[in-house]
Amino acid sequence: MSGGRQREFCKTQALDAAMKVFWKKGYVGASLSHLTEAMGINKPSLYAAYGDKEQLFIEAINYYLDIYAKPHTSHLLEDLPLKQRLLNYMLAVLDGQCHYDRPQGCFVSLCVSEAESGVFPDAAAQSVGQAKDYAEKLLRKLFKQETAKGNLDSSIDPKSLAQYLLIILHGTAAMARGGKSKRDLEPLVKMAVNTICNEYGIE
Amino acid sequence: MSGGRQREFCKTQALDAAMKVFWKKGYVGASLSHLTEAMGINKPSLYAAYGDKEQLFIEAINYYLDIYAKPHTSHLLEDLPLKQRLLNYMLAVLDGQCHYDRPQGCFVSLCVSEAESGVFPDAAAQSVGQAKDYAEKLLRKLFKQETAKGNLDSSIDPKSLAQYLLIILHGTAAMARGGKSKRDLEPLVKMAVNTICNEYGIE
DNA sequence: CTAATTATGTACCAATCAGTACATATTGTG
DNA sequence: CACAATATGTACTGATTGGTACATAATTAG
Repeated sequence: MSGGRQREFCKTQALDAAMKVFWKKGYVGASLSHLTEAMGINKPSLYAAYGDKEQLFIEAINYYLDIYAKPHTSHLLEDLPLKQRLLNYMLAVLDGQCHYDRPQGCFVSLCVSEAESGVFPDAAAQSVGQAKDYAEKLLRKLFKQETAKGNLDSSIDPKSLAQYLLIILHGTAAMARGGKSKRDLEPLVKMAVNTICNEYGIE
Repeated sequence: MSGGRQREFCKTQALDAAMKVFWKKGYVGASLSHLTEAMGINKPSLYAAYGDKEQLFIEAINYYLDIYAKPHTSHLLEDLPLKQRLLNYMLAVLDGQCHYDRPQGCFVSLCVSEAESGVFPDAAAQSVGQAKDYAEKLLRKLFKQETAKGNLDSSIDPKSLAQYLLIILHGTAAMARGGKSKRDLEPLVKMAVNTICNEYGIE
């Protein structure tokens, strides 16, 4: 392969900036002007590197999952009682929702809401759908395994428990987006995990 | 005052249609073409009757509060045990989030998220801010009164309890927006109310 | 060196956005 | 009836949208 002029920006760094614009402004609210300004490049460079706005968005949501969401799941697999692992996971997600130097709330939660508005092109909507399912599938799988290990009573429905935790996380995401601080929300998350674990006999 | 040609549409009915377009598509996603088509009028009629897009939005959010949100609060004042009143209120709100012939989720919750994106004009952002505070203030006031009546232990912080319930409601709103059914969510809301009431000794 | 290849920057495109001018139609008042 | 006042429909405005043509700059292969 022959050479050519070298790219003058870091593709990952620019993607991080683009993702934060989408996170802050949504898909329709993020204009190419906003994106290129935040990424520090101009439009032809963007189109050459990523394709178009939709493909950039898809890369952005995958990048968010890999860098900002999936790392939290490591808390679920540590060598600790299930209750403690759940609490650590929930608090880690909450911390990400309330981080001072990032848009507040959860990017996926916002995308799901916007996807329902019908403004997304097909491929983008499909990516959002996959991202939406990620956490629920992960938690359901975990709870099935914990049931097999005897850490969870077999009368407990993994699906219900997973959805219950997701209600809490989507709820804190919305509250954080609306301006509530981590200081406000943290004790409420602890309370939620405590009560549900007591109810279900999770130790 | 002298007469003039009569308006050929019902202002409230058109406002209801406009509000549902905003609810479905968001403020930026709702173009004047979408709005006028759903309202069954054309642009000059819209501008003559409501002012501009921003004022129409402000009327829409107030209309939503009056017609779709505030009626639920009557459940909080009935002659029933506090626990039962809270449950009835939460289930009524959930029902509104999952209604088949309306956009799913909570309009206010969506507006709060979009407001944080900075795309709202000033007056619209201010209206959203007021709508956001409505439920929390209402619940805090209720819990203070219930404490005075002896239905709530004085060690319980009204603010925390109100925010806890709001986390649940914003959470179910996001889940409903993402496609979860009332059948899925209802038992989880019941569980949430049950556990928090047990924890706080609310009967 | 030259040629091929890739990136950048300017300047543009058609489509859509929110909003409006103006002619026409309809009403109440005198 | 005539006149003032309000509503409607068409056709437009300037600005912004996502996207691109094209000239220029930088790099590697030969």
